[in-house]
Amino acid sequence: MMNEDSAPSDGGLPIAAVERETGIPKDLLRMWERRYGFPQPARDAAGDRLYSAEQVGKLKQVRRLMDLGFRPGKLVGQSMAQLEALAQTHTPARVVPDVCAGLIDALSGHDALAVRELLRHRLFELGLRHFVCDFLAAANQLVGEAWMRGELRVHEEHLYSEEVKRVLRETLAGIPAGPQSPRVMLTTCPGELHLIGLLMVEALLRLAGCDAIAFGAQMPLSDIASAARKHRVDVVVLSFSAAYEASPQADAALLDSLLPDGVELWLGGSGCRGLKRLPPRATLLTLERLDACVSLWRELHPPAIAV
Amino acid sequence: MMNEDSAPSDGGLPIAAVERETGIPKDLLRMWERRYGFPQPARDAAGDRLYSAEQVGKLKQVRRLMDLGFRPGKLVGQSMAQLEALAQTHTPARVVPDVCAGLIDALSGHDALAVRELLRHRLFELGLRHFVCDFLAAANQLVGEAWMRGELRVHEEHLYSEEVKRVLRETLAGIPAGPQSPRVMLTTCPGELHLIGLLMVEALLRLAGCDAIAFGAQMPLSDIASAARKHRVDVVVLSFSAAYEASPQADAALLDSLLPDGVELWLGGSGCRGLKRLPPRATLLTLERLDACVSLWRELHPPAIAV
DNA sequence: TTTCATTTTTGTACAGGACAAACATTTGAC
DNA sequence: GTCAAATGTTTGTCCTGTACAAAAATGAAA
Repeated sequence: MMNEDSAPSDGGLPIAAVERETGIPKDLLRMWERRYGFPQPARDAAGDRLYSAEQVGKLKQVRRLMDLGFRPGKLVGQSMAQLEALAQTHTPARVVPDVCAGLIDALSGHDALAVRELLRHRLFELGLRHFVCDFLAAANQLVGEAWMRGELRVHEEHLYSEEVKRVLRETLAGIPAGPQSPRVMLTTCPGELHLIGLLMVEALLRLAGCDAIAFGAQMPLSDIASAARKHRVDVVVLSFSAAYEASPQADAALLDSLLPDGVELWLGGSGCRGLKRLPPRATLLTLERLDACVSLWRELHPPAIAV
Repeated sequence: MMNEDSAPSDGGLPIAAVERETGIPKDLLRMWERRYGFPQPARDAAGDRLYSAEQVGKLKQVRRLMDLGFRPGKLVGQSMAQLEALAQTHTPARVVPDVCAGLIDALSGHDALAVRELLRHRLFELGLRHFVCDFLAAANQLVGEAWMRGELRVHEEHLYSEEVKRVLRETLAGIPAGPQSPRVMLTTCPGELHLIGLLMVEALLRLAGCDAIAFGAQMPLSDIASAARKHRVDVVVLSFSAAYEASPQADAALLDSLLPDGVELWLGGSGCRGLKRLPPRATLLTLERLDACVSLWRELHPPAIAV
């Protein structure tokens, strides 16, 4: 165990380590070797596979491209350079916004304090709304892409999200949930662990004076429905990251049948870009559109005279 | 995927689901079946294994006992009742502390607000120190055990930790890092995602007036060392949960060689209970002992007159 | 265009054999 | 009697090769 982790300097990584590194199951690694001839790892004295760093790198690249929709059969045959070119082509060549300058550096320096200070500085400079809509939106994408490209490691991506959550939470603690309608409940579906998007929406809703109630992540759909009923919310906000495994579509459809009448469903996050055939009560949310959504809701639901 | 998770009502769980549920690798499940005759799952039309709920339950119980040091050969032959008796004997028969009353109920009700309010109420009632040392310590163990026993589901356990983190962070935001020595840096090793323990220690350190710097989770050891140097910390605190896969022992040994002279290493969390042969600079930390550790450090390091 | 059926690709499961690391036990020296 | 080395067992992981079903692509018909 020690050997495996601390001495990748030797011949190579055993198959279990490669599974952890790349997320590709052992069985599948062996299958690819037989079917495509790649990877073709060296063997140790006992005949066990030892994957070289290059092979692991290519495997990671292949997996990244598979996440983009490519099939393995088309990928494994290509050289690393070709794969990188492919990745280039299919990664929207975005200009790094000025606001994000220094972020990647701070992250790869593993300096939590520097990251936090950078975030706080931007927050102070831009104000909460622009911090969320301009800075964080760009930064999330930047970090996500860097991670996909293999330029950031897990713990660096983790550092980013931890610090963003920390700063957002600290800030939110200072803005109490407003008394105004609509009353909004925020959560994610089971399997969806990413909370940043949710916190961003929460911040904007608070700024708009809404009565935003943040539930944690991963609520079973039936519980979302019952909580919506119990807390008499007007809107349920769900966030789906790009990494969400299940189908936001299916979740929306199921929730549609579970939620009480009159409750709206707002779906946000990169995981539900381009969704179609949503139930009528569901709306796609973007950060830009959020204020408009709230205004629209208020127009359609004028405060009752009595009550 | 959907089927697998949402319809455990049918014949049983496939082997991959059992691996996830129990943490026992597929290969090992098949090996046990061959060697010990347990578990002997049913088969579906295609000949694939389908494990019954009872089998999965027994597997979980076996794994729990293995974590306590038993060997599988002695366990698999026994009946569930015998296993439970064994577990009883070797689980310090803890009474559910009064402070934790209602927590499990709130969690299984999936009511994030109720959980949060319960936590806040306890925090207010007990004060931060007792909240951390008495309530959270007990609650963590309670939740951990309930999860091991299969009484809580992933998202319920997740709800707990999210809410605890939220409350602790909100509270910590109100207590700035003290100016006093020692200057302490908090983090976890790569692979260790659990942050609650770290936040608890951070809270106690802040109360003691220490200059506690919380880094996020998962710092590579070499980065810990360089950050310690850069920030001139006096003490590095590492937290290991019981779920930590690698060896805290090895981590400590490696860090020992990397850290600058004079920097102490405090190790805490259930993952390092009963560690032996630690390097001399390493100390085992418990919540109870923390204040004593700080005082001891201060005695041994009287503030310099100049500087 | 959309919808359905067919073929290809891809992932996961199986069996049974081998071996080495972890653990337990015995033996021998001090 | 205590410690340490040698021996024997138990246990986990990896190997080969095969089979099959779910998913994706393709092509035909509406």
